[in-house]
Amino acid sequence: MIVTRFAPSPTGYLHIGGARTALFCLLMARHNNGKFILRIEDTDQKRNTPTATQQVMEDLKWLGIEWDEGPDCGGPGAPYKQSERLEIYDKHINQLLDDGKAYYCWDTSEELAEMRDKAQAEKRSFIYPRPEKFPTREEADAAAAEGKPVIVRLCMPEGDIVVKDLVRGEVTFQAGEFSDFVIRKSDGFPTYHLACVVDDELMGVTHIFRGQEHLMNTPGHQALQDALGFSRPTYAHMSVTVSEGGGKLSKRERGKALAKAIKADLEIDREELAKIGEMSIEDFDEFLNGKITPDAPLVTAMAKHIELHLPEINVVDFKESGFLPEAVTNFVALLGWSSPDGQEIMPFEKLIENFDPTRFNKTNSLFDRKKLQAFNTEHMKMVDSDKLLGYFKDYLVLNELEMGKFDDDTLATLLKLCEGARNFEDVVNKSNFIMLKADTIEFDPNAVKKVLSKDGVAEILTEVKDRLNNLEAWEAEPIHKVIEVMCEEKQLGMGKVAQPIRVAIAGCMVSPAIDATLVMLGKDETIARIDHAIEFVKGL
RNA sequence: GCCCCCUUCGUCUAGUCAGGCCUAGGACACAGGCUUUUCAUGCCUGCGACACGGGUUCGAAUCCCGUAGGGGGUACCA
Repeated sequence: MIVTRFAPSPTGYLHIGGARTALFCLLMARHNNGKFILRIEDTDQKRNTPTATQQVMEDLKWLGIEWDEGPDCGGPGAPYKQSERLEIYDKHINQLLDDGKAYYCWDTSEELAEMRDKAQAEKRSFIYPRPEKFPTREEADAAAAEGKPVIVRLCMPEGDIVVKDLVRGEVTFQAGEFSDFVIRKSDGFPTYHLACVVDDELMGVTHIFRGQEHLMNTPGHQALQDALGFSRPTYAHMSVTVSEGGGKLSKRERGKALAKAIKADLEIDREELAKIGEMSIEDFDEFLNGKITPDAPLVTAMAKHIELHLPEINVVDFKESGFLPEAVTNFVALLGWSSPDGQEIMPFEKLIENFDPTRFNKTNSLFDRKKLQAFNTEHMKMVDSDKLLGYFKDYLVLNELEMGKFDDDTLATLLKLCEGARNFEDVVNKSNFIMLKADTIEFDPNAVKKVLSKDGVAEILTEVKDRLNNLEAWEAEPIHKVIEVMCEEKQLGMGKVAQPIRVAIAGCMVSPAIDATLVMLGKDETIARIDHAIEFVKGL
């Protein structure tokens, strides 16, 4: 059976690159009726953040990426948090030690740095000088008692190492390039390398899909597998998604964009913004100079305050921007991978059906938000209306929008009226008319200039109001008929009548179709708004 | 510095492993047009690429070598 795994370290929100890796692992498992495992790699105590695991799981679920085994649901390979598996790792490390395949050492970081500098000065790779005779356990214990940083290193083998990779073919690493690397840190925790290799074996992982940044680790992992008598999984080192400035898509991207915008705008009240970012004014300056980065939600809050649109990096950012998970997964799947049939827009099931691990490409890709928008537009039309309503409500709640107070029927109608919208942000913008009050509508200056200030608008509005007032059945068709008839009689284009109505009831030039909008508003509200607009026009 | 990977329209890519079917196909973006009561949607047209230099071959986007550019790694991070 094919078993894949996604193994994030809980250092913050799940970012889009991680989501892509997770997606491919899931696709591989589902396409082959295999198993997909979620494992938390929390062996670095300094970097872990307490809520990250929960957040990552939530983000994966939102995307529709569900695991068969994991920290929340357990499974035959439990536990699925590496910090809870320390004894297992120790057992394997001790075995390597006993077999003479690993050894203790306790160089200080200064000593190590010196050796590295020397290697670089001599224009060669740094190779840790393996001692002729390995220290005994007693000697290591004694050193530790003296406060020395005692660690364990694995003996790397002699010859060339070939990594067979689904994406890159056979990659050969020359003998003599390998340094004995650390498998247990001085705090007693295993390194990522050891924990990862042991867990993949014990959990029966058959296929490892990961970013190309791990390619250089693989010879070491293979050496570990050989030393421990493990089987060799199939590797695929995928291309990565890079940011527009070049380089890996990083979590700091949003902070950087925000700092840049703040620095560019001298009008901004920095003190107030620092308060929103929960920082002292000194820290705020540090932040602007790129020295520190506040937590993601604070960055978002500050950006919102100055009405800045930040590039989406974390999965939650996309959720907050009003994208559909189906669109995000579909789009991200097409970064570095292509469907055998050439199809691009696909529902999740089709992604699974079409998945083929031989169709990864080798080149890094840039994230194109505009194309995501196009995908989102398609998926808005594809998902069924109940599901869409659910997503819409989540979006409204997440953004704390007042529109969320409306009942399901109203929201569903709004969604229907806004068919063709690119994302939920568009839906909200277009639906703004429903949030207004007849006597407090403020008219968009641009709309005033282009529509309300034109000659004869007051007369047109008065006329159409009277005609609407006389209408018995307040439904789309008769309303449409009223406007149509009036246009014919007055020899006017539809726009000449419909646009003033639109501005009158929405305050701006954007709204859904006029007849449907009026139906939603109801007769009284419509008349009241038109009256208000007539007063306004007369006052111009 | 050292090691590894990559290079097709502005962007994502097909085609490269098995050289001719490629005067290089699609998608997004962009420009123009049509539809439309607004914004969108929808439809049509256009623009637009094999990084460079050498080979191999009857024939190269495809194979080989070199150059340049980009990315990654070089931790007691993962």
